[in-house]
Amino acid sequence: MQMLDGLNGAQKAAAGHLEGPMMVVAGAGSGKTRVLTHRIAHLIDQGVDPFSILSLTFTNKAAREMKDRIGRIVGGAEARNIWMGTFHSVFARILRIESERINYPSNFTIYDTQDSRSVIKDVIKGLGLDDKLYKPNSIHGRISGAKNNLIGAADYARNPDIIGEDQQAGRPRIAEIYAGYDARLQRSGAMDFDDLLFKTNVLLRDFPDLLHKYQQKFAFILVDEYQDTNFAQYMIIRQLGAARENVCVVGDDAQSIYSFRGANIQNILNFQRDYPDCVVYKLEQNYRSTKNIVEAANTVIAKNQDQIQKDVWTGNDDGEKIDVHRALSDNDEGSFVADAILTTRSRAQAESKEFAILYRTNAQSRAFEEQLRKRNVPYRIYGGLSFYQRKEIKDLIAYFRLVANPTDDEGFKRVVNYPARGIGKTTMDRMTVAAAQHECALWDVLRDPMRKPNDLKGAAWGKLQDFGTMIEGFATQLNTASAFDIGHHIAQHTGLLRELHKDKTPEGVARYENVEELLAGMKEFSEQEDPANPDAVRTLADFLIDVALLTDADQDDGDDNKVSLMTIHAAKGLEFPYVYIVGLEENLFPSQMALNTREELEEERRLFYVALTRAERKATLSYALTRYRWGQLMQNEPSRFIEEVDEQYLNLPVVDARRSEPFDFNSARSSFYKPMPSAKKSGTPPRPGMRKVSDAGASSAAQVETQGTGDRAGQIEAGVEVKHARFGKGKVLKLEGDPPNVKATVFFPSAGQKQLLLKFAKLEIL
DNA sequence: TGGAATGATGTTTTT
DNA sequence: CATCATTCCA
Repeated sequence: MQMLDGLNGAQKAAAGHLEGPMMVVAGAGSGKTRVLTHRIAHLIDQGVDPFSILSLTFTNKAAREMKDRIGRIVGGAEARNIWMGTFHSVFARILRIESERINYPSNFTIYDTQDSRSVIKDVIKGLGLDDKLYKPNSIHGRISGAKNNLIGAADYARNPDIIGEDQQAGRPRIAEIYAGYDARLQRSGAMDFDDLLFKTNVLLRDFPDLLHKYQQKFAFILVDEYQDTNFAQYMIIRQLGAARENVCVVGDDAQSIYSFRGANIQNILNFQRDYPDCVVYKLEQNYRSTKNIVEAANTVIAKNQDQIQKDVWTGNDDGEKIDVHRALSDNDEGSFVADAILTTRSRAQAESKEFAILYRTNAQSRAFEEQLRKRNVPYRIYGGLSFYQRKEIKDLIAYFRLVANPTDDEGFKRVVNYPARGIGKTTMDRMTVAAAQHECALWDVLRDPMRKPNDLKGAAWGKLQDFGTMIEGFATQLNTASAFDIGHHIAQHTGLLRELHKDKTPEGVARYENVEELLAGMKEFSEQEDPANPDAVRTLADFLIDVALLTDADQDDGDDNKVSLMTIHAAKGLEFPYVYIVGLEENLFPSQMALNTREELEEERRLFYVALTRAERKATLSYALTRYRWGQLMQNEPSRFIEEVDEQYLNLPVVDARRSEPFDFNSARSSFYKPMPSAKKSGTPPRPGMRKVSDAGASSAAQVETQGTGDRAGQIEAGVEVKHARFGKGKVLKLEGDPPNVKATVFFPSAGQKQLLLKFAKLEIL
């Protein structure tokens, strides 16, 4: 049993489990990845064919790391053959093989969120609906939610509950948009992210021979981060696992943080119901963090109602208490953290890569970025706009997509006139109309003389034909050339490289270099072999599947010694010796959007739990009293989560947030800390975070001039003298409306009477 | 047709 | 404040 050496009792039992359903409930830092890797290694050691093991992870990076680790135990050749990846990437691959069953080309395009939104926008316009009411963003969310619950467009339209909800919301025609959107995707030979799961389910549901085939193929199934699977994913597992029941899921309900994406903790409970024989293993010993951190995290998560009882403990040292720091502003917070990293780095002889700064929203990264740069501390930001989202990269990839699948309308629109080749808006409008008329892709209009719009004149039509011929020319090498060869050829012959080269500004040069980097990545890709198909050339179409599902976190960080900046969501599964959890303010963390129900708040709390348990040696919490948001200065109260940590684990700030002026934690707290309504949204929830005028006193709060956000409307009232950037001094006559849409009528001697929305007008109180 | 200037609009988290 | 989209002008 050497495969199981070095594991503790519980880990060994779980990793040694051979056949039959099993579930591992694993506390943070308890070595669940170790269990997974050792179990797979053990299976292979016992003679299981790696090709018959399906292992699903949450990120590509996790898959890669796990493969590496298994490779180190059983050898790379074996490890390479495991079907290991994210749900999306594994099933995209399978969909490609089986695509003709559902009337898709095997080179179907995977639309990203932007593409989806753009299609939805078009459909809304096409139906003559108001995009103020039917906001593409939220419609997309609605459709995505439906797909994640395996509700197709037709089901959606005939589901009385859903239709009722939509009518209630005054948006009865979402079902039509959904249908139109799906039709457009089909026409373009495209799938969105959710389709990768949805269509896989269709495949397994409608084609018993396929279901049988994959049930036989995947004799062993393992799922990591099971608490974050949604219904569509749950059903795939259930279907594939039904024949042999060799299903192993690993997860921690306390770390479920993706319910906004349809993840459902219920899946853990369902699992036990579906497989009554399932053996449950609990991993409760934490090897990662100090006793202080583990116990602090425990006290916080204990406040959640929904949870599986667990007793996470550690044999590690007590370690240092958790520092809490109060900053005056977001920039101040940035310099505090940067300074603290500098100090710790020299005092504890730590390296930059041992530090992480974790925040709730990507937008918070800036202050830290600036301050770290100032101090020459190397850092890397994860998330935000990734490499693959940059314009120049997306442009080139759009060409690739079009070559692989010319009916990809979004790709077509993106590059038909870039670099400029005189195909303008009017021309494209006419093309679009023709495509809608014939219910076909733009490309089909282009290549079928019967569909040529009458109003397209010779010159414009000629240019379009040239474009089409060029794309077709590239396509001839699609299946023979390597991804790199054809990619390089395309970059050159479309004039894209030349276009970028013209720009000599630093940004322009960077763009050129980015494209070079993409091509270098393609070269590397082309040289690796595909385990499922070792002799085949790795084509552009192969590359596209990978690239569509790659995220920023997947870019290899090499052995870079840098401070990591990322959202807490992105930090899931990672660990760092020193962790700074920043922006711990009411309305930011917990997010303002998550204060409506107990369930939402509990998810925020789990998020905080995840953040805290990333830390190995030392955690630091910080919050800022003021922060720019939407370009406006906002005042904040410290997050309730700080208070939820038992005080014995904390080093409160030197200026004690709980005792001293100007900030009295307790009294501030009691004034706004309201019990949570347990369900249902209640119109506009009472706004927490408002400081009572009486305890503002003459101290810090007053010097932060209100910038006239609705939130601060309490201070602006009738009779007050104010100053406006453009109109100068004036006097408030009256206020009306509810926050955040308070409207003020103000008389300005210089400009007369004006009506201003406090949200927008920057009024300074005099 | 293309580019620059101006105005609306939006921030949670991600495959 | 930033990005995006639309509009306006050459």
